[in-house]
Amino acid sequence: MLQEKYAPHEIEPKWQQYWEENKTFKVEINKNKPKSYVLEMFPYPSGNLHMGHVRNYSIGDVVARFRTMKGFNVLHPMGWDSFGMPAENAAIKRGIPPKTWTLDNIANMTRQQKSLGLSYDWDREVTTCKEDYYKWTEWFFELFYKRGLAVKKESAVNWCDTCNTVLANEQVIDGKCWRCDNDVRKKNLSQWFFKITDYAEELLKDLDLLEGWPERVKTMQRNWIGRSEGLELTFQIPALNDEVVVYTTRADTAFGVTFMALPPEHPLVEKICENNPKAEELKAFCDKVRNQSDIERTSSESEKEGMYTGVDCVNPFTGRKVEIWITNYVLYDYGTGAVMGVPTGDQRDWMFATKYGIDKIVTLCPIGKELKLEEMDHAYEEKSGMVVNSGKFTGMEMHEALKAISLEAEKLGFGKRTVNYRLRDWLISRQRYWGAPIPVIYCPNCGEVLVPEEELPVRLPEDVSFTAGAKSPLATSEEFLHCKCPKCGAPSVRETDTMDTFLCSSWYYLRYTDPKNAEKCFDKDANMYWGPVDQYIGGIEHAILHLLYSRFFLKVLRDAGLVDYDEPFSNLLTQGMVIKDGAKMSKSLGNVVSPEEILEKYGADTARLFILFAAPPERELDWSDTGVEGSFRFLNRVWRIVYAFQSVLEQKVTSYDVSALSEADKDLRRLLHGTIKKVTSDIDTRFNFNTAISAMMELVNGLYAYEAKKQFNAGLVYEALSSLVKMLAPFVPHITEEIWKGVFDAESSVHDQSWPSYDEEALKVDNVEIVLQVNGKVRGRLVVPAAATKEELEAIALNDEGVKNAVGAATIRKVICVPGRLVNVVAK
RNA sequence: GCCGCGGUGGCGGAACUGGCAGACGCACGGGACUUAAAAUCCCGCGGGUAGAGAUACCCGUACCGGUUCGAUUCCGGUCCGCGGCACCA
Repeated sequence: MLQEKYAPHEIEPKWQQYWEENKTFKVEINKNKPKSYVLEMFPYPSGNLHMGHVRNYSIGDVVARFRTMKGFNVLHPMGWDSFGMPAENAAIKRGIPPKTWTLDNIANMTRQQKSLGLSYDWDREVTTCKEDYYKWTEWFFELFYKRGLAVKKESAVNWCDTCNTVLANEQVIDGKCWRCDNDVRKKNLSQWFFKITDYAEELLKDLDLLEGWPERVKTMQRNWIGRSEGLELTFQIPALNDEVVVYTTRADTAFGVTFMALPPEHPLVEKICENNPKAEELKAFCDKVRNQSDIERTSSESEKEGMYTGVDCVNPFTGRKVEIWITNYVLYDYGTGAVMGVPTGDQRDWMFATKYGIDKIVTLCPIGKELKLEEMDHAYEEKSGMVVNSGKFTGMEMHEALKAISLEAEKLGFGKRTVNYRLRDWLISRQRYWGAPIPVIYCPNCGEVLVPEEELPVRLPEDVSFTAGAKSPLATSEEFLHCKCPKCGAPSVRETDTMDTFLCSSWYYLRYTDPKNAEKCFDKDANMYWGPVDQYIGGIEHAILHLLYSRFFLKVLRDAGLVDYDEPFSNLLTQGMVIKDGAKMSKSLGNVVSPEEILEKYGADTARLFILFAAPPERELDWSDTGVEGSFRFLNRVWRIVYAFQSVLEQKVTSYDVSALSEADKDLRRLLHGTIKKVTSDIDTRFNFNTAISAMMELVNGLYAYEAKKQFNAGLVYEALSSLVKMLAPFVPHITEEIWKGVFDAESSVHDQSWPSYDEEALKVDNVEIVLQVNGKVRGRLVVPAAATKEELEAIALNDEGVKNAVGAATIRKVICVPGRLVNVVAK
């Protein structure tokens, strides 16, 4: 029995408790069923869920529940990306230990998630800041180390003064820190890196395997990896009895080189300054450039500056003198860190050469046209052209010349074709406390030594100071810092940096497949059953960061024999942001709608329904308070139509004779089966939940119209309403459970039912309305038998008064008939 | 600058393979029920012209052009908005 009014606040907590007690969503390996792994990006426990989370989880929950009803064994887990700066900042600001702050937030957010009625298997929850998890994060560090993929090296790294730590390249956005938005500067430090560049080629190539990923994300990753093919070319420096190597993608312009551009950091600079009359001046210039910020140096708008060193090198092709300049615009960590200057072939070089009066030589012309230097006012940068002034290559088309010149350079021993990437190695050490410790010990005798596996995890100490400036907080714990060398026993010190949190999140999806394993990171068989993730859902902001790191991680684990597939996430859905009044929800704009206030007012089902109905998942979602009201109204309509039919449903008539249906019955049956077909494909193949919901709204409207006629077929009513409730179940799990148990079957759960199927026969109609067009314009409508042939349609159309009038005196040239749709009469 | 995505009523959006543009919902207007309100139900709702009227015709998916019997959909160009990368040699 259903009560008269829909009361979400009574039914929602009741069923949440019921599902939890009955472990309705617990899953185990079952090799008799096809598996599906549905995953939403796990959250950072900031304290409260926001609407973006609600959207993320609502999408994932529909997919997971739908697949379960379709007969899949669905893994749908949740966890916490719980290491990171905010916890530490809270500790500094308010004196709460990071652990306490984090665990309190997790408790609160778990409560909020549970109030949304999400179908997670909570027994698989993982929390990256807990020892049973970070033990394996440390273990993976050792795995990478043993495979030569974790190395400590000195280099100029990104440093954030506010966060007091280094950052990976991916975490510097427009020259600013991704967390605190403050300027990032370069600092020379010895840091730990993961050699992601070793996998650059495969990370690029395998993007082609990811057919289920949005093109946009793949493009971003391709750009980030930034592969280019080129030539390394060696120039002799006779005065120093040394040489300099450049990297170029434009070997076709090699005969036009007139200067060499070096950054102050280039190793040759020191040698050039030795015994150089201009040494003082040069050193001053180098210092000046070094003091420029990254943005000043790397922005394409900033002024290019340089200073001639007085030292020259020699163009290996021509023997021509090439001036060596120190400049502020060459990137010292790309290619070979030195660039050949071809003023006529590159606009930057043109401007530089013009400014400083350096020679220019024309070596490339448009096809069929000679370029004269005195008539040029900018470099020739077109994508086609003919090579001139280039010895035996003169007259060649530029692409042909590029190849020929490269081969010649290799043949003569001063060139080597190479591939370069923009991708840099992943800097993974952080001078912060709240992260997984790097399990390394420094011994005066043995150097770098890994902490033995059986001693893992290296635990985070609690007697630390968070305000030690540039020093890692871990270094302030004497007990943590000092230890004995595992190899020789000599007094040693521990590494005091912790690992980037993106490392923790690069493997969490693997741990869900075997979350409680104390012996191993995860069992290979369990992982082979569940992995890879079939559907991953999250924000676009991770397009490069998390999604690139995870792909890299998995490939290393595959090479180590821990997994047996190549890519972690087969399909990716990137959800759009939730906005309000045209802007991202933010405290400063005062347009934040908190999930809790919506749950309080309408309940979880309404919130979930609205968020899925308002826009397709990939697009931005404009929050509308009146729209939410509309979703609530719809659920009330669902409730009332079931209530109205309750006495019919109680008869438990579950079948009917198709041949005995009235016209109204047939219409309803056709609507029902059409709806099942549409909802199924909208969820399954398109993720268009908004149109799936609108189709169910139309079905409900149809049921109201049917009810108004007061002539019911009990079996059909039963089929229609039970199917409706089942189709709504993934979207609004509470109201449907209440209705299911109250009206259909008190003994089972709607979430254990199988997804309704449709009968193609039921979709067929006897008569269809077709459109009559004359010259493509609608001139009438007509109801005709669905089976009418083209010839019959043509005859009917030409006899139609409206068509006759529209044609008038014109001659009929052609008649186009599309059965079931339209007839178009072409007349002139 | 390069790459990617997008532009449809007052609003969110629909039209899936080229075939009735605006499904579904919101907002708004009118009506029914009610002593009244809420809730609910019914009708209307892109713009224009003509008509008292049901209705008829014209225009309309950012803009210009093309292909086609027929274009929101395909092709070429332009404009605008959003996102990513950006001195990568």
